[in-house]
Amino acid sequence: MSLYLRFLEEFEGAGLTTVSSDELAARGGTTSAQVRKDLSFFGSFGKRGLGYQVSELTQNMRRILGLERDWRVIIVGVGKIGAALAQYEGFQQRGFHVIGLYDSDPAKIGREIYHLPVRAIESLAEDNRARPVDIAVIAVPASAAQRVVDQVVASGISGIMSFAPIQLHVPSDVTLNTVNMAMELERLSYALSNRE
Amino acid sequence: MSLYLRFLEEFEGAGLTTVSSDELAARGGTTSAQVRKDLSFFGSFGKRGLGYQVSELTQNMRRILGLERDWRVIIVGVGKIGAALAQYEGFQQRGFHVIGLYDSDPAKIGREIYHLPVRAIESLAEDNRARPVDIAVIAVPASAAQRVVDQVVASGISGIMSFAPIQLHVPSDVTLNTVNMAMELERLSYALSNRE
DNA sequence: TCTATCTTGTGAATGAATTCACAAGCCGCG
DNA sequence: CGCGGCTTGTGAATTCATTCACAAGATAGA
Repeated sequence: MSLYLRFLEEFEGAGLTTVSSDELAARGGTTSAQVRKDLSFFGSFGKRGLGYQVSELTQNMRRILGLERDWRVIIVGVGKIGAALAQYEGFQQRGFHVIGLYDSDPAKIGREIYHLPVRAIESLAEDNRARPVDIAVIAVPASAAQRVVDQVVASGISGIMSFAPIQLHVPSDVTLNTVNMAMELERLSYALSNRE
Repeated sequence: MSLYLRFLEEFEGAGLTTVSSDELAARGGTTSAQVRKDLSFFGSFGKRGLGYQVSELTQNMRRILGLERDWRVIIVGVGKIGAALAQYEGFQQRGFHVIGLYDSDPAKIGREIYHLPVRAIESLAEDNRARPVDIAVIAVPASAAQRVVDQVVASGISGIMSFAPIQLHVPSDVTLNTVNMAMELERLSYALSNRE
């Protein structure tokens, strides 16, 4: 789904005004039937004989993906990865606004990183009441991750994006998405080892 | 597959010497039949009535995933993300050794980051002949990514791990794995928007 | 040795996802 | 207005993945 949006933006950038399922399929390395099935799950966006209006479909995809609104994001763990994420423009561009940084290291608390003060994780619950957070990005070491996630959940935040290389457990009303770089490397290792 | 290895290491750490497909399934939130099917694809590692020998299965998984050997890795693009990856211990721990850093910014070339000199991307082909590289990690802006990938491929490197938020194209004899954080955020956005 | 109890490995059955194939609709042109 | 050329949307057919269910070992204890 995200992929289709990406392709649509490409096509839009190229000045195309309409696009067919065939073109989208070719771009994504799939079949036109697949594209139509995927899209039709959410509604009927195309015109027979013509294809899809790029601008209209783009807008619909944005709405479906929840990208029309802004999301308030905090980053927990201001190590190298957390700091890198804090200043990653890609976030802001798509409406993900970093409004807070948290850490447990007393040496870091109080310092400013990219115009945002680093706060103690203990103040998260209170901060969240004052200014609710939509998504917490977890960028702490594996050994601390589950504890931090528990604190985040206890603070009332219900969207979590984790970069910790372990499987985390959250209540069913909390949405968790994990990017596990260790596993991605292993996937590559497997692919490289097993090509004839 | 990677997941199983992770669980096995947990069980090993807990001192267990054998494990059943049921236990692995419980740990991973799947079914025992699924676990057995997955494993049996690669061979017959268990003993009926007993289960799997943890150490033996761990070793087999490592072999299957190609983790018994060391991998020589370079990082192309020493921005915030590239620098963060360069010093990420998780890489070294699993046998992924960062042996070189590359960038196109003259201000960065020649500087040392975590004991490794940053070199010009132009010297990559030559360096690779002197000391072959297994995997190139791409951590450059989206706008430069395809060009950099082409250079990497032209240098003779055939394993690529990309963090650029775009779809890259490589010849079929090159293995590419992409971690697209923009898409992961969108996935989370979608999940958050569409829960009742 | 024989029996009771486990747990694997794997065909068979079920369920899910993809692909096929085509009627229904839209546009442009004569 | 009617016809021909396109492309969507969607049931039907097919392929792929998961789950079921059980025979084939393996062990432990009597």
